[in-house]
Amino acid sequence: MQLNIGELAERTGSSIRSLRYYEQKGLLAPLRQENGYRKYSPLAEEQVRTIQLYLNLGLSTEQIAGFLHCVIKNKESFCAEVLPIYREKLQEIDAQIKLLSEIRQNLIDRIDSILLDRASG
Amino acid sequence: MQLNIGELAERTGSSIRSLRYYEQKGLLAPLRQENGYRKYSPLAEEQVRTIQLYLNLGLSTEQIAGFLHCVIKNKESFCAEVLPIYREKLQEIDAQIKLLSEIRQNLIDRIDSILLDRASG
DNA sequence: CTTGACCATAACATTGACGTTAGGGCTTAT
DNA sequence: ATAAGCCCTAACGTCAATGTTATGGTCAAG
Repeated sequence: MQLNIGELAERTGSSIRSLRYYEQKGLLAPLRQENGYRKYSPLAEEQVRTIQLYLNLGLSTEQIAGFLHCVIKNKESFCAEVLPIYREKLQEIDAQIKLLSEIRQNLIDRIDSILLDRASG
Repeated sequence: MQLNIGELAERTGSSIRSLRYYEQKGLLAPLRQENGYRKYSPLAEEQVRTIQLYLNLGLSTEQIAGFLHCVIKNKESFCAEVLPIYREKLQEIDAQIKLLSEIRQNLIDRIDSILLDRASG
């Protein structure tokens, strides 16, 4: 019923290393057996999936740590910390997309220029 | 007429540290004075600007090193190594933009979901 | 009791273009 | 000769989420 770290890793697809890292960053807090082994409750599985979801949104473990305790017990909309972080991240993403788009256009222009130059020069 | 590293840094806007780094990566090859100081020809200024241009396109110093010797002596379109690198980079950029756009849409959806949930829940 | 599969902590390695000491020499003006 | 300002090399620090040893306990099965 309780899970060892290897079992949790297998079920979630996160590496053992990652699970230990999440713990170090305050995202997980497994109990310990007498022999020192980490012991995860069955709820930990969903919790790891939640962590993965936020990581995939580009949030840092530090940001996630800021509201994870809330969202695992409530609806996300209940947790006031989430929305500002989403909006902040959205702005970051927009800035990155803008920068990449400019570089992209520069690359396209230069590629075209090379091709034209070769065709006519 | 010849430039010390500090003067070149000033004229190009690159830091002294960067100029030494470019040299280490094979992008610059200044001569040395008797006292060991680097001595840059006036041409180095344009060369650094060229390096900056490629770095701003997102190319690595290693990629730049692969064709810089050619482009500083010829038209870019003459250098066969450039076009494939541009195309490779363009694909990378497109992939990044795609990924960021997906994350962006996820964020927007989640933000909307929170707002709706708060309004109606 | 030993092998093998599991667990633990600690700590270095990765990525890349730099920033930042640390320690020290050359030069020019005062 | 001393201060100020330039230069040098060497090498650690940055950012973040892991991967990868290294070293060593734990436990179940043969």
